[in-house]
Amino acid sequence: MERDSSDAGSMRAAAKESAERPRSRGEAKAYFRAKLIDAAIEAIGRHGFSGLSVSRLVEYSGLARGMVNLHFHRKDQLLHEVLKHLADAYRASWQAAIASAPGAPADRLWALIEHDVVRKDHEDRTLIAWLAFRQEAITNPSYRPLCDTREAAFFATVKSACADLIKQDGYDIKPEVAALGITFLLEGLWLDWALDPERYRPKVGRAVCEAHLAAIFPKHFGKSAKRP
Amino acid sequence: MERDSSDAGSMRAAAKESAERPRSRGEAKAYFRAKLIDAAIEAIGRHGFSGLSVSRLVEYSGLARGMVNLHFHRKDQLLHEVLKHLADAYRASWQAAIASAPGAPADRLWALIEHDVVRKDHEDRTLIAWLAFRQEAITNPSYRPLCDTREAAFFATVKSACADLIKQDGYDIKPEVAALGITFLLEGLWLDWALDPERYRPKVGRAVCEAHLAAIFPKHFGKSAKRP
DNA sequence: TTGCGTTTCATGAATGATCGTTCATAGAAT
DNA sequence: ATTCTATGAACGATCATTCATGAAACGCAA
Repeated sequence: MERDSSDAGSMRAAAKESAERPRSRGEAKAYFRAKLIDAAIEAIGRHGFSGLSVSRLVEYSGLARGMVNLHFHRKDQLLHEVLKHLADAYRASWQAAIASAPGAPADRLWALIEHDVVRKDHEDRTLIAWLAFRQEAITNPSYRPLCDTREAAFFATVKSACADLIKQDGYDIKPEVAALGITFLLEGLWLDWALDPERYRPKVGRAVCEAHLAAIFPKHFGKSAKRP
Repeated sequence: MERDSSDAGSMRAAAKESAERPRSRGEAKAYFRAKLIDAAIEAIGRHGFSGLSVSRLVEYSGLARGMVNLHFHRKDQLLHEVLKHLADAYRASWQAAIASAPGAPADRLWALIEHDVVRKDHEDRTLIAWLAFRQEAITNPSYRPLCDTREAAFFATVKSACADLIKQDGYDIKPEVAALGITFLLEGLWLDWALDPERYRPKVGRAVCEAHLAAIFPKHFGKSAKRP
């Protein structure tokens, strides 16, 4: 039923044993919570959502068995905070990508896409865990608000950028439809990456998105309008 | 950790108790195997991949506990045959959709997309289970060949249709890229549907795909070329 | 066809492993 | 001295799987 328990434990433990455990009570709490959340992401990334057990958390975190319930009361709550952690990290990441782009809507849109395509600064396990939560949200709605395909903040940003472009050049498409298209495309891209990271080529991912944008918003992303 | 056990058992059992159990040995075998596979799809659709236990199979199938191991040796093998069942059903379904469309590549392509958008003849649980396997394939590669985003038969069909269109009208896009775009789009569409079936509107899904195609292959799917 | 020995199937109680959680205890920070 | 933290053995529940038992379908002789 379950393959690949392998090395894991000791290896990861050694790799993460860098920072010394804080001595003061307040800092220790944050330190341990973070360590458990990291361990959870690692475990989900390696073994899937169903492969996350308390024993695995112990294995990957190097902490004692009771820590999960001490710091999160129940495993269920740890999971919700893991998701929150992932959602926050992802939001901060794409918002930073947008912020560093020039103000034009086309540039913002492209920055968003480039951010998702190259996945720089993102650990692999993170996206896999993120996708695992998204899948779990199908049968456990309590996860939905944070990892919906149409999660409010992200979708609103894409949609408003699309609306700006449409208003600028009178494209014949509704902002909602344009935004959904882009979102779905990125969704498929992630999944494709996760299923086989070796196979994935940022260049191809970028080409797919570029083709889509160039086709939908030719005046902004077409051959004439050169991209950085 | 786990919500919604509710009615399920009795209700489903009553609903499925239509066909009488065959008396001959050969037919009985097929009958029970099918019943277990159905129960597995139902269970995964309701509770997710991790929610599929032998107890759940017993609950949904109404069969005895030993049946899983009698007919499939191990739960693991049942799962692989469930996936095979889903893959076969999906392939048969989209191939039928293509077969009933006129021979032109644009028509074949649209038939494929319309098929995925409206999801007629597809039970909800089926797609959810299918997505669950796809997610599971990320951490369990043995599932990958059958439910890859770029599964050979499907992707090749899309790609060749794209190649035909490109050759016909000299579009400036590679078949591979065009096919990936369409595939990713459908992938995102499915996930969006699964996350909230109530919210999903075939009309919107269709509009998203139509916009993409019209933009990429304007001569075939643009405003001038009317769709059925 | 009927009767009968053989073979195969269906059942569910029992098993050991693992699940998430609890809690008495020892230790450290305040 | 007091309060909070960390530990891991122990617990009951549930997991997948096994297997002794009884029933049913089968092949064949009469």
